[in-house]
Amino acid sequence: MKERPPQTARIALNRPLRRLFDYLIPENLQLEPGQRVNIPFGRQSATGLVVETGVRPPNGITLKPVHSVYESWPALPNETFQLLSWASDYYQHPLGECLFTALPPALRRGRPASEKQDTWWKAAAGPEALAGNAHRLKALLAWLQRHPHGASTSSLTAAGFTREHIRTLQKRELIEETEAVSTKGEPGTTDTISDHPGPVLSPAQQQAANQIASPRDGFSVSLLYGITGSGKTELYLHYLKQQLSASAQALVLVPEINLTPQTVARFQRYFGQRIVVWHSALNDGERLSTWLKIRNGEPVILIGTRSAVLLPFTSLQTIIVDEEHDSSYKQGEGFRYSGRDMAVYRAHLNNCPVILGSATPSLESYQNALNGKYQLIRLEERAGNAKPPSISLLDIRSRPLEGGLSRPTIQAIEQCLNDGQQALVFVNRRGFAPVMMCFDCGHMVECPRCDTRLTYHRRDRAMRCHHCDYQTAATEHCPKCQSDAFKPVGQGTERTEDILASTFPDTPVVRVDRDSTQRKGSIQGILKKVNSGEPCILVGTQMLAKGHDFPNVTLVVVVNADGGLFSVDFRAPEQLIQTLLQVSGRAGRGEKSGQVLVQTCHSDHPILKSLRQGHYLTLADQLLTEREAGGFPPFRAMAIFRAEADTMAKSLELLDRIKPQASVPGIETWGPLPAMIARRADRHRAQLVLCCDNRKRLNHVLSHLCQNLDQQKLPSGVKWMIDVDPQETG
DNA sequence: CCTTCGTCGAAC
DNA sequence: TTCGACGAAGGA
Repeated sequence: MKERPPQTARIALNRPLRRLFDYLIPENLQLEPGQRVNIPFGRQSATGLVVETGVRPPNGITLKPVHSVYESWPALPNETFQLLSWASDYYQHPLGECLFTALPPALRRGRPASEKQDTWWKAAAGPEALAGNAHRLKALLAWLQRHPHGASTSSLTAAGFTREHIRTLQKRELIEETEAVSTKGEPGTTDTISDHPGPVLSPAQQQAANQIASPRDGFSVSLLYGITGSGKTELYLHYLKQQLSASAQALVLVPEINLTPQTVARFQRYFGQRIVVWHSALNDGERLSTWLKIRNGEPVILIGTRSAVLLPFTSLQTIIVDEEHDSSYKQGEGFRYSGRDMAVYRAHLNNCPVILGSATPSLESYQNALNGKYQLIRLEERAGNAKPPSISLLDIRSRPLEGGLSRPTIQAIEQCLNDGQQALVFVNRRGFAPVMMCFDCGHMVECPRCDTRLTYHRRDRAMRCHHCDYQTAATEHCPKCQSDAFKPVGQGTERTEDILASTFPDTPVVRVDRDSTQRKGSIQGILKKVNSGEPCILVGTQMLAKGHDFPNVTLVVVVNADGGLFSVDFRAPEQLIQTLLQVSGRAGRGEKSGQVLVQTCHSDHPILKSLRQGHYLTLADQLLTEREAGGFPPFRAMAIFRAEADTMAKSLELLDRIKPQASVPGIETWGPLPAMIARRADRHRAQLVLCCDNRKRLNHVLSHLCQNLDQQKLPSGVKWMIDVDPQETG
């Protein structure tokens, strides 16, 4: 008998290494790509993912054998594996780290791919069995007495009891384990598929719905341009109701901020338990459980943020990307992928349709629609009786301002409140004021670790850096010269809230930003209050502009629109228009028509002038012309080489070294230049921008650069990273 | 002379 | 990334 050559496997690890490691497969194991294995690595053992089998290992290395295999099935099914391999190459990020981002934390750490079972408890005695003031323990026993079938550990902890409470009672034999009461139906069936019929569409919506491709027709990209208030969500619901097979999976991507209980409830009304969510607030157990559902092919409709596109779907039939222009789809660090772009590639791999929806489509997607790669579907009528809001510019150059608000603005708010309606005031910065300045010595309080000013948070009497975690107590006097002419400069949400509260003492003023929603735990209460319909004023940041429905808001005020007008970032005009139109879209969603007041010092600026017409695609056409003239995306591919070190000289030096290697025909380089915020958390950052007509060529050059850099040794403390299709050029 | 801290290179 | 090896700096 001939001896077979030893079987080998190439394995990826969750390490920032642009290389894989080869292992021997023991006789009794069968391995295929995507499988999760335990391997010896250096002195430790690690979790790895099989990339390839039957490889010929490099010479001069003695292979170690794989320790064990976690599952007999691949943790990453073929299509998910391919998606991530593609992304690793496209975004120039190490394959191992890419693959591992598709595993829930528990599986990354080598835990078993099964849910921890929840222990069930029943009372063995009543609360009277406990003496004295053991209130919580008594309450727990009382709770269990009210649940004669018992309750699970997780339901008890959710009710505010701790594992310690449970353990104590178990030790005293006052509670005992019991059989779990299954709340689920038969395995394999989805519990309660709601038989709610789909939503009733308006003629305009119906017409748009008719244009959306069916899953039966394979891969296609539909760009759904639906103005704010046109009812895109109803269209999605209708589409899923009509087109999604009972046994298939669907993915609905939403921006971070949009995954509110309202959104989910709306989907649940039509699809009941079939709706499953995925977002950053899930804990490890929830992540594992949802991941397993998807991996097992349960026919769920998953609503999730960016990373949901990496889940191991096995019977995905369609993808929807809502608010596809939203910049939160692009990951800003580490594996810098775009959830939207990966969704399109995933649909392609899967030969299924993807719908990109937005009232303000990204120029990338719009250009793809213009050149025929995507199908453009227009929905330019507001649902119900709602009319589009009227936008007016208010030049504040020579007007006195009170807390950033002009006289006419205050009058408009007053009028709105007198009419019994609600107003929304949009301010682009949180905190009280973005700068504290001394009017005697000119000193401005800066972050000691970044090249930024500290933001004054009056509520917390704190000075905070919005770019690192630095914070100090606020002072009354100038920290440099002790003068008391030390004053806030500029507008933040807190300050606007204050001025409105004192101007309109009888009207509730509600602030919505990261600070206020974090503290109150949830935006829920705020929305409830606002949706009750009584007159009130909402003050807030971007958060307000994203997706929430405020049917009683008829006036929207933009306190200052000028931030994005003269920015060096080539995306700034696009983002300005998108934000302004999105926030404008909050006005007049109900019966009453809406009004938008934009305060600006540049009312003659062409962007703002054309904004008044309010037609996004016309504006997008103009912006595309500018992008083409400047050689910017989407007309050329762009990537940024970023470097950071303990000195700027080191960062610039590294990029200077890279530049000649990148300067090949067809590639244009800009820089190296210090980043917009040159120092952040004591790291000095610089960047080199690469542009190329040909995406493939750019990708090849980047690959070569990476390979070279991996071999060279760099001065200590210098780090480099690549950002493909950067969202922020600063 | 020994401990501590930082830097460097390997990991299959 | 994570670990150990190695060498310089610092203490009693």
